[in-house]
Amino acid sequence: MTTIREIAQLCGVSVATVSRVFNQPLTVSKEKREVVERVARELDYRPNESARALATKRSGLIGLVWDTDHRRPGWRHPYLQELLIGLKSALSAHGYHLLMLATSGSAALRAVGASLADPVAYVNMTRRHHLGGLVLIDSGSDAPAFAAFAQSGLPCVAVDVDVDGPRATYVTSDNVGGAAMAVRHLVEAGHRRIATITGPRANRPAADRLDGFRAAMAEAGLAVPPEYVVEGDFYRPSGQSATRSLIALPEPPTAVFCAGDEMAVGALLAARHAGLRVPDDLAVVGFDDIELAALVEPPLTTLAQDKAGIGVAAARAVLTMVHGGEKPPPAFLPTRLVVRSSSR
Amino acid sequence: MTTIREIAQLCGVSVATVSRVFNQPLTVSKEKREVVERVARELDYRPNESARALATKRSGLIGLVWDTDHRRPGWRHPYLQELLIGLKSALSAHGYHLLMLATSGSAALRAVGASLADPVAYVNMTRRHHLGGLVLIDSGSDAPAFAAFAQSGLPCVAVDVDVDGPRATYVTSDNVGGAAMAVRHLVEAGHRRIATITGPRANRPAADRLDGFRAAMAEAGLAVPPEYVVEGDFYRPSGQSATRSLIALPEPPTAVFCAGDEMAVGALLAARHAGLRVPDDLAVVGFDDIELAALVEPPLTTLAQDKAGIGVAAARAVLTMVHGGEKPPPAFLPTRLVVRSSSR
DNA sequence: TGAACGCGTGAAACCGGTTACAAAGAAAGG
DNA sequence: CCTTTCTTTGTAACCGGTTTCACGCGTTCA
Repeated sequence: MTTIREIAQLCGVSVATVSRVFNQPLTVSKEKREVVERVARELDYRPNESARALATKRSGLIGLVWDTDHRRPGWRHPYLQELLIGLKSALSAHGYHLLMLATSGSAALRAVGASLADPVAYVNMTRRHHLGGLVLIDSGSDAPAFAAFAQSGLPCVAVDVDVDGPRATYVTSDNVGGAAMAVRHLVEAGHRRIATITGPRANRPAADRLDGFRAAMAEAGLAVPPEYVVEGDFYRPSGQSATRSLIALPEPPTAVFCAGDEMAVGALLAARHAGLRVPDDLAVVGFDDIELAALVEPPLTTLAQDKAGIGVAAARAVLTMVHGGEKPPPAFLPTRLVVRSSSR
Repeated sequence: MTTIREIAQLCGVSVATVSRVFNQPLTVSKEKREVVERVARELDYRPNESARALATKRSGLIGLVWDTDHRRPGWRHPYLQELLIGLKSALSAHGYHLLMLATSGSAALRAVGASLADPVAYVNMTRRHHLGGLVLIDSGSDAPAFAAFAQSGLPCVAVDVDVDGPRATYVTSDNVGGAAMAVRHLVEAGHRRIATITGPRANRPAADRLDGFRAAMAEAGLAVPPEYVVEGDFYRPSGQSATRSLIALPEPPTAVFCAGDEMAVGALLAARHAGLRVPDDLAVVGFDDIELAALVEPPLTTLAQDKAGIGVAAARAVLTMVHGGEKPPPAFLPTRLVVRSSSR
């Protein structure tokens, strides 16, 4: 490995000059700079990041916290891959790498007496590795842990979880606007009796989608009887049973907006079992645009999230703080209505 | 941040002793060891990983190479999430972290004149960050780049790509055995005219699945006319069009084994469009057991891969080499036949 | 009793960068 | 022409660990 000292010697300059060439090129005279650059290229010089991190206390690494929540074993992130793509490419563009932090079972963590899935353990890793900040990915339901991160004072950005702290913010879709779009779409199609199946109340996106639903209904001058709002849990069975109960109402809705595509698929199944035609007897709109949405019968009208965009926004937010900027306000990325055959 | 020197001073010992307490505890007398450990705990000491990496030239980080191949924009890894879970947890168990390396557009890479998606750039990052080794995830079709990694001499383990090199090996499913299982299942269900839709010939798992298919057909004494073997590309449309052409044959097959679930879903669509009932008119078996497989109509019979297990095996293999062990032979993890309604 | 050995320990060099500070030289101002 | 200021450069300390080497001491063996 070529070092800065070898280059210095070969060029007949000091190590400080060589270092400056790479960090503050303008403070070095043109001649010396060019010599150093040429020699560095010839020797295939690569700065040692460990040494650099040691000296500057900055590592160019952003931590990724993504624990699979043991309380919800079957949980899968609905768009992890796209999220990572966006996150990684935006970080790359600024020369940062993404470090997936070790968690449960880590010998290193055990050695320092850290308990599993412990925010403290992560914060430690952050210190140990000079991480600039953290990106937190929703792993089902560990909001309390996330709050602990947010309070830790180091830059962190959560995805789809509502956190706040001195240097903590979050990124999610414009759930309010998306839900409102769904309602307007249904209203334009002539529906008047529109119900909704929500996600868990404690979940921020779920709550926002309900707010958007209510707002758009009010705007359209439509009433929302309490029995038209049923709480689900984002999983399919809850959508199916909720729809069953909606259908059984004395005055059943003609359309249902589901806060998640999985639940919407459940709604389609319930409708089919009840002998209802979709969309003629019951229109269904979902949220997320998961892969399945286009494949079910009938294909599902839904709100597509800008999945990679959310990753990019998270990267931007964390980098802003890492670079000393103000904590950015929460970002709400626009959603897009994808009209398929389950509504009209 | 507490440092080793502060602890040394407080304990009245040298920094060397403190360092030894954490690295070779047995070489330090019991009394001093306990004092140091107690003080370290009280001061909440955390070793500085940058300093440690600088001194030892080892970082406790494993690089993850996962480029979205620009030549195949829509490409999605069929089981990235589970793979990462397995990978991460196995690495964590040994105190290692996973570093997702920056790629295209990286300012840091541009600064050293590296071209995008360049194996050389990754190898540089490996040197710069003192990475122990690399895990390569198939990103569609960049086998040539993977070969370059494999030749670089640093420990690397590829997932689902057939590489070889001084310290390079790979992990994949038992594709031969899985395909054979699929065939035997169809034969037992009474099928005699069985076709297959393969993946790209250059792809190792695709080739193995074809081999397994052929072997099991021969074993069952069944002929495989050339027109019963159609090459696809793992994407859904290719499965759809391949199935269309199979259906149009003078003597169409009664069952089709698809080398990937996405293509199998395409097969289902083609069958539906042709008015064929699945499985009565055409049985379909896929491979991968992606999430979608259980959700399509009819649910897909497929070969489930041990997705997390593949991640674990990859982690084990790379750690073996990192710790100076022999290059492990390629690992072929068993698959499991999941019988659903698309075959019988 | 003296040589050989092993153990525990500390001093100091080292890993490869960054940066505060001082100094030398060049340019600008009076 | 002398002083002041700016630019460029080098020296050396520093970041926080690890590790080599030598030394002192207590055992063991001949």
